[in-house]
Amino acid sequence: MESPASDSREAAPIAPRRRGRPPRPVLSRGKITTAALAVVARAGYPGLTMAALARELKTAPSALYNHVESKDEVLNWVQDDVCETIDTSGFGSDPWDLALSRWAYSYRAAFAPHPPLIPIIAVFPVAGAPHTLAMYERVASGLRGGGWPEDMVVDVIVAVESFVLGSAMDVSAPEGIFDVGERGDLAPTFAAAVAARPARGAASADAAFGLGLSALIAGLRGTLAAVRATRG
Amino acid sequence: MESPASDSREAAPIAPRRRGRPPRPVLSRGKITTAALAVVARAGYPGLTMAALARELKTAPSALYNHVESKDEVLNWVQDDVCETIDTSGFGSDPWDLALSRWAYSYRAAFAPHPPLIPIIAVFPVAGAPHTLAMYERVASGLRGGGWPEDMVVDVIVAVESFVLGSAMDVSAPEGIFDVGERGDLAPTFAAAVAARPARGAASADAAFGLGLSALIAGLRGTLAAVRATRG
DNA sequence: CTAATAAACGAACGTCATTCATTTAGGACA
DNA sequence: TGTCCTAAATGAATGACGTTCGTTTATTAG
Repeated sequence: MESPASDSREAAPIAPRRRGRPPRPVLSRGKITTAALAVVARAGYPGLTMAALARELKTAPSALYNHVESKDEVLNWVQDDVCETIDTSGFGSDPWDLALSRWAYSYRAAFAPHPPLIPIIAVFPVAGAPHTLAMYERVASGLRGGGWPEDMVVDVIVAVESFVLGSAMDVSAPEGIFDVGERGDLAPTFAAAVAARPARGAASADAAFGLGLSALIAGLRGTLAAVRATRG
Repeated sequence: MESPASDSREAAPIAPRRRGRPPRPVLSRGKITTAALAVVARAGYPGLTMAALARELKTAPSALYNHVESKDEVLNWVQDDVCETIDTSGFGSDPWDLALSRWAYSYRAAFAPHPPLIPIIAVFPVAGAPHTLAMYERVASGLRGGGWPEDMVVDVIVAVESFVLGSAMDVSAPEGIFDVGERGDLAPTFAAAVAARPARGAASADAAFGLGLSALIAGLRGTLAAVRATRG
């Protein structure tokens, strides 16, 4: 039910007659997260099993369950860790639209190497992910400072984040994902458009992301202007 | 290696001295896909196991493997089936931006009930998904007809699709996903923004999607105007 | 009737995450 | 010092899975 390494609401209400060793955890959330990232770096996500994680930490798989609720919890920890690497430094110094753009690029770059985490972060409650929450706070502050009304801030964040996460999934797509096979005659316009694309591979995903993000943020600029004109 | 029900390159080069029954398949791609959707409707995606699918079809799990490469192939079939339900009727009649908006709404609505398929469609080659390919063809035609240059069509599609799929993931998020827990003091601006949101639950995901899609398409209108002005 | 073949069958197998009863070890208290 | 408490570690076992394999069944052409 509770994870001992990250629990702060155990303030011992009545003088606890506890004997025995004080908690000197050998395994902790931090160590497990780091080990999980090491396994992923070496063997990828298919290689991230509880057995492999235990091996990395030099314990038995079952020993992990003294410190972790489930494998899903490990993934949530990793996800929160990845969020810490996202650059939010633009907010507070740059204009909101520029900062938002930098944030989006950094966000996509952070999650592109971690496709299995993308559906997780999209759905995981922020209350359980402190670094993620801290990131949202910085973004929200930047948007408020840029003039966005309070009741629209979350929607703007969610919209941009949705685009970012959708785009991050694309990065791991195989090279010829849009190559029409033998049925080229069934989709001539699309096939021609695919052939006419200048970029190939990961660069083409980058191009689509750049195009979409520019458009999205330009559109948001217009939305903000309209809202401010209306509301005074 | 090949799935007998969807293979068209087996033209019997030399007169095949084949005796015995001609292929009268009892199980087919269509039946398996329908059964899979039935299982999903009844038991959700966790309930979609090869055993449950076989039970639905009144066979043994191992019998499925005479008609299906793997469970992943089943999921790809289901994904392609879901794509068939997406509305592309706006292209060809309405202006491109309106048609794109209708397509996006329908696309999100189609995949919102199928979260596990979202990472799949984002990455699966179109050559293996005929209905998906047909959809892209209609969208590409509509964009070309709307004046988009050939080499930008795919990027526009990918950008909108990324936003749609990212937003579709949000739909299945739990109700209070943005509720800051006990650590409200660490994220006061964000917490206030969350509290100021007018909508709750699924409606709030809808609001963010609407805001983002409007902005994205408005931005694309601007992009197209700029491109046409530049290129002549 | 016979041969050929797609399909079905059921009993495995291997890989997982997870559980459980038991043991280990180190500090707290007498 | 020695006893006791407790977190941590252990290793075997469990139960879902997806998937494979050797064999049998059913159907039809010759």
